[in-house]
Amino acid sequence: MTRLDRTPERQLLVRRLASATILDEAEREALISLPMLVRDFADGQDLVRGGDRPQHCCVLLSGFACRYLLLADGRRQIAAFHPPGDIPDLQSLHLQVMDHSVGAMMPTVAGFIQHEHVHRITSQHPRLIHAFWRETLIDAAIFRAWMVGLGRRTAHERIAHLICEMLLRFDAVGLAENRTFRLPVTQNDIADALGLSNVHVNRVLQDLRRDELISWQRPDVAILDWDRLRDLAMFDPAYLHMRSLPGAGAAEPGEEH
Amino acid sequence: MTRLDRTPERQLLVRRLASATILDEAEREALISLPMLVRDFADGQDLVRGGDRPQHCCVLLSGFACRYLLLADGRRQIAAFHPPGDIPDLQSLHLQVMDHSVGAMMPTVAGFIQHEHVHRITSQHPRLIHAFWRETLIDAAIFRAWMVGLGRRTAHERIAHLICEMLLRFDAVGLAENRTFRLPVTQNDIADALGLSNVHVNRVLQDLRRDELISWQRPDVAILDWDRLRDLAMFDPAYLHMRSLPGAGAAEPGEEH
DNA sequence: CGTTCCATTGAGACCCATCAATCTGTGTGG
DNA sequence: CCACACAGATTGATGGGTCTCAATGGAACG
Repeated sequence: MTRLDRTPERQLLVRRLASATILDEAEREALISLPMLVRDFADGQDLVRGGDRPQHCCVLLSGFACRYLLLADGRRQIAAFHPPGDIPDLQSLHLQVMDHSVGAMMPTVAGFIQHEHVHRITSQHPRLIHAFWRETLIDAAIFRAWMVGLGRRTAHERIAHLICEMLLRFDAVGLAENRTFRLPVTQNDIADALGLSNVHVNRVLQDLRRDELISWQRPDVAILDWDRLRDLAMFDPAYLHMRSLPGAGAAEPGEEH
Repeated sequence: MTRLDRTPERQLLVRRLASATILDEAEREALISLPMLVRDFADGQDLVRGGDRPQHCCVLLSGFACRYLLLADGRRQIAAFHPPGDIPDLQSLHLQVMDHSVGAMMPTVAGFIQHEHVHRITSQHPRLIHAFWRETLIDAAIFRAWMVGLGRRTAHERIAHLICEMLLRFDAVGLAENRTFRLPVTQNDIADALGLSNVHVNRVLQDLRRDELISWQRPDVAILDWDRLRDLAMFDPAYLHMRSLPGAGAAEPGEEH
């Protein structure tokens, strides 16, 4: 648990923040050096629980996590998926009580950073406070985009849209290649994210595969026809507020959007 | 447009922020004195448009607004309702391009504050940056709560939940009394907020009235049986992250939650 | 090789959408 | 003060997208 171990994984955090905000060398260095306690989580284990009053934020170093809410009778809504590099509970900096849980969807490594260390780094590097704030705002923008899906898109459009979004987000941290990425979620998880039943997700996925829009051999998702998938989803990446549009892992450079 | 006009309306902003964050006298004074350009909007008019790159934030001084997203074919999703006192586009501080629009749902007065003035006040009163950040985080928490509704609640539960939430939010700025408040929205708007059709909203509202849970004579909503409505909605106000639980306008003091 | 998790398939039902009238209240102009 | 327009609420009929229940299949794992 020394401060500088896991440097490669820590770079994902920098890469992630830099995809949304310009960072100078001192800021990158400060981020890399953040003291963090590294912990492993098994598939299905919670990193943070609703009702908790965390004193730290967690950075995903590897693996995959989601944020979810439960109703009393067990109905579950997944509110967000988080590839490595994300800080799923950054909000706990200013909201004392967690109103949802963060769960690992595969074996996952997370770094826990005391809130006081975040406050220290933002007072030493004032622009970082805006970078972190901005992260939470992008978070909210993605919630809004998901709300449109939940409220107004058909099942086919929802699933297509989710796949488009995940490609860009994996690509932003260098975890997509050839429009292919590892999405370690079950059809049941997709259902809980998109407000559908697992049975219906299964049937829609079959449609998308039959139409050769995607292939999905767990956990590898490949987008076979980006243009048609994007059109079906009516996908407009503006809500992700990325500084630059996707590189080789997503769309070819120079492609129209 | 002098700086100190509309003081009563400006107090709503302070009241709103203070419902979530403790403010001292200097901070309140600084908020009240924020230079703002006051503008009137007609019912249906947009305060901010998706695609805009605003240089200011807007405070609702009176009226009612919503944030909405449109799909290419006209489908609309309302992502948030905003009673007076709210700053619906606070995110524009750090996200350059609006990914949605803000529209007035009745004749509305809004105060526009240049971003630079917000930055100035937060550097003079550093705790205010946390208050504003916190506002955007609560915003996101409400999005998550709506996502649960859109994805996993029945139509009856969604509508009941929305009414519970609006009562508490109106009450927080002193605009509810006797569990009654003015909600100037059409059934069509409710439908677009909750992912339903206007016809179905109409039928569900009839059920809720028949069961004497609420009365709704536009624009006045009265909650007739808080306990049953809360139970139907499975409403837990934790996600609103209010400092104190509702006063006389909402639940009686001392009532269990 | 039983267990377990997950994907798949079929049948039937239902919630809710869609379409299309009709009704009601409000405001407007003559 | 009436005729008219208009927005929004209401009602009925019909259909479809999606859910639920239930069973089967396949792959990984100890």
